Amino acid sequence: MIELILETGYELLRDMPQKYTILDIAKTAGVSRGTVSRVLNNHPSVSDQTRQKVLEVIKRLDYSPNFSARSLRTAASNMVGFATDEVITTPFAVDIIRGAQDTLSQYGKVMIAINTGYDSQAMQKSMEVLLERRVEGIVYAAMFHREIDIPAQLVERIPVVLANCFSKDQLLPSVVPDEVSGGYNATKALLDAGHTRIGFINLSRAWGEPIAPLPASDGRLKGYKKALAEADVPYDEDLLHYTDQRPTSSYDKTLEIMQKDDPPTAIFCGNDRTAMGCYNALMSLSLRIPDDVAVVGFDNQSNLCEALYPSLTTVQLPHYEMGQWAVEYLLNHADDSVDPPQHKLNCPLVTRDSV
Amino acid sequence: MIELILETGYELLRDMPQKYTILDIAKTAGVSRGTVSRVLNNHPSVSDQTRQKVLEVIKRLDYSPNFSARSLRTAASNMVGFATDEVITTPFAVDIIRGAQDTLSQYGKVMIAINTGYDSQAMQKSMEVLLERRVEGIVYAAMFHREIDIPAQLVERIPVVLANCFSKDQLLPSVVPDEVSGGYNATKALLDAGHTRIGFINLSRAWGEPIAPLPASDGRLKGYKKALAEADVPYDEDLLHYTDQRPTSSYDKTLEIMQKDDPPTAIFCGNDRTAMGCYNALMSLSLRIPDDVAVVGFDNQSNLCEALYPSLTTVQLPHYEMGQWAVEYLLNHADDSVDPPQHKLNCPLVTRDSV
DNA sequence: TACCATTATGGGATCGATCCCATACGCAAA
DNA sequence: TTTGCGTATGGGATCGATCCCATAATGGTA
Repeated sequence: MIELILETGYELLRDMPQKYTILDIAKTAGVSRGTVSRVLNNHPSVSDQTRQKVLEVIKRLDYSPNFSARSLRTAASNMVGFATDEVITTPFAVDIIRGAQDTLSQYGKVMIAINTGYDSQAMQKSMEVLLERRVEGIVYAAMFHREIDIPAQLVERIPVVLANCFSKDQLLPSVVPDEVSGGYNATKALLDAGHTRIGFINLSRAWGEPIAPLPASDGRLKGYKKALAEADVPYDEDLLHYTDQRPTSSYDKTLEIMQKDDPPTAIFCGNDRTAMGCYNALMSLSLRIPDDVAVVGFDNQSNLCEALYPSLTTVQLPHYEMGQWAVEYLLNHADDSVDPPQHKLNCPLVTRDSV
Repeated sequence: MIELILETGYELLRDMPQKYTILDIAKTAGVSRGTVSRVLNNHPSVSDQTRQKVLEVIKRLDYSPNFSARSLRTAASNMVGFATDEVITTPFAVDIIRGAQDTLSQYGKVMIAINTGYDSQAMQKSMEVLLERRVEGIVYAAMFHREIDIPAQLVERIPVVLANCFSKDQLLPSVVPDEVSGGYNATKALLDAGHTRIGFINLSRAWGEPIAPLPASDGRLKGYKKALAEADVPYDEDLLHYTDQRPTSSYDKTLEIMQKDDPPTAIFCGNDRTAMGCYNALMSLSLRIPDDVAVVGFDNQSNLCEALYPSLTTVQLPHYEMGQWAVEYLLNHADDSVDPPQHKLNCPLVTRDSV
């Protein structure tokens, strides 16, 4: 049978879904199934001669073991589910996926990616798919930092780690950006550059539909205040504004903020898009960046920051690192019976030319 | 492959609490395994009474069938591999993933996502992982439109469809953006608005490392010329410029192009980033958009286009649709013994306020 | 009532690997 | 030579589902 297949070329081979089995290899090499299995799994008690013979046959026949058969017996799926909602506000949030994927492949495991969609029924269905496949756990990632609701039923059945989001009562391990550190780092960079009047155009709570607290907004403000306090610079409420996501909003706010008495010499923007509107407004006022007014953004959307002139100093969200952390925790500590950690990752400053 | 196998340790035993089996369900419901299997697979010849009884037990015990066991017998993995290189120039290219994923879930299948990395050895290894898992096929997606090289050895063993890229001799089915249509649509929009002097700041061939032909650049130029020809507007080589990806490059080129005799009244930019530099240059010349000079971009990077003022009219790359097409073709036509199609998808205009 | 077609159900064989017990072999010590 | 022990190998049992044949139950018709 083996000879037949070899002679007829790959056209036929491709039609045969299962190709060769361990038995084909065993027969061809003149050994038993058990021996081939031992070679495959690097078991010590196989003679070098036999091992070489088997490996040679494996290579020659392009044999690759059937994963389903193996995992049926060993109950090791070597798969992790990666679920996301579909809401993409920051396209760079996909770095979470990359971080998770790279870490998984270090462990020789793979990721099954699914979208949960919006309604919890579709989510339930997606999760069933993952359970059926006996994934070792699930990483649930949100596309922006927020609170989410995972069905309790699911959590009882399989380890779940949250990335860029957290659950209501902090019952699940989660990793999120340390927004406070981000706000602090941005503000401190401006303080260090000698600024003491620092405007802050923060993100609005009204981000599309109403979401209870917006951790990004609250955290960054906290960091802003903390940096000011440390530098003994008084907090001035007049310097704080909120924008919604309409394009002209931050433009208008910047004009407003600059036309007051004692205008700021620096502006910290809640995200890079906001900073872009800010740039336009400053330009229309014939103010130079950073000579007249320094600007710092948030998000580090590289397609935007680097395209601006001068390029935008901003704060980086640790998307890649969140993906890494979530997988590491899932694989190594999912069974720990401790309070689920709520891990926060620093948001470092990315220095460019706007400060 | 052999290296890969050797690396998998022997003691990969992980005790996963293997919930219930089909036999548990059968016993609890007082029926046989076969009957439970029939219920699970919606087989008609099961009495309503029995079916209800079994379903009730399944629900009560939170039973979910073991996928490995099923696919061992049926040889249907219901999985498709999705491989990408890591080079992300346009973050929105992830829409390819979404398109593929959504289509797969319509078929009740899932995606295994992997990064191939840069070197072909790492790629080979990734592919082995997919083969071992008996995926039905592989979608290989590039993050920008280009030619790629898939190992012949792989292609012989499993169906492969390319998205946003193509193979040297067009031996593999592929789906790519119709760059010509994009260039045409952009230029035509400007012609329709009454412009006859249309500058074109095209993408440079020198995109980081040297890549043979840059389909985006060549195609868009072709579309530009085609639209001009159709409108009987002579092609003027003075209006064509190339930028590299340095931030200030398109700024400088715009100044250069506008300071010539008989400057253009409209500029078509090779991508949205280029358009952004163009905006800045026009603003510094005190020219209003679109009143003095109209601008069209390319890519439709929404975080950028909508943040610009006025918002940028641009051309959309059909990322989502490429993902859809690739999966559809893979599932329905992979075995067709015809010349592998090289499918091109239209790049539609997205109208905003800059024309 | 006898007969046949259809529906409903049970259970053995099977998929391709691993696990593990039994056994053959080689070699050193008694 | 015999005994003993570790190494190398073979092959039956097993994982959890599906497939399929055999058989029981049901219902309609002659």
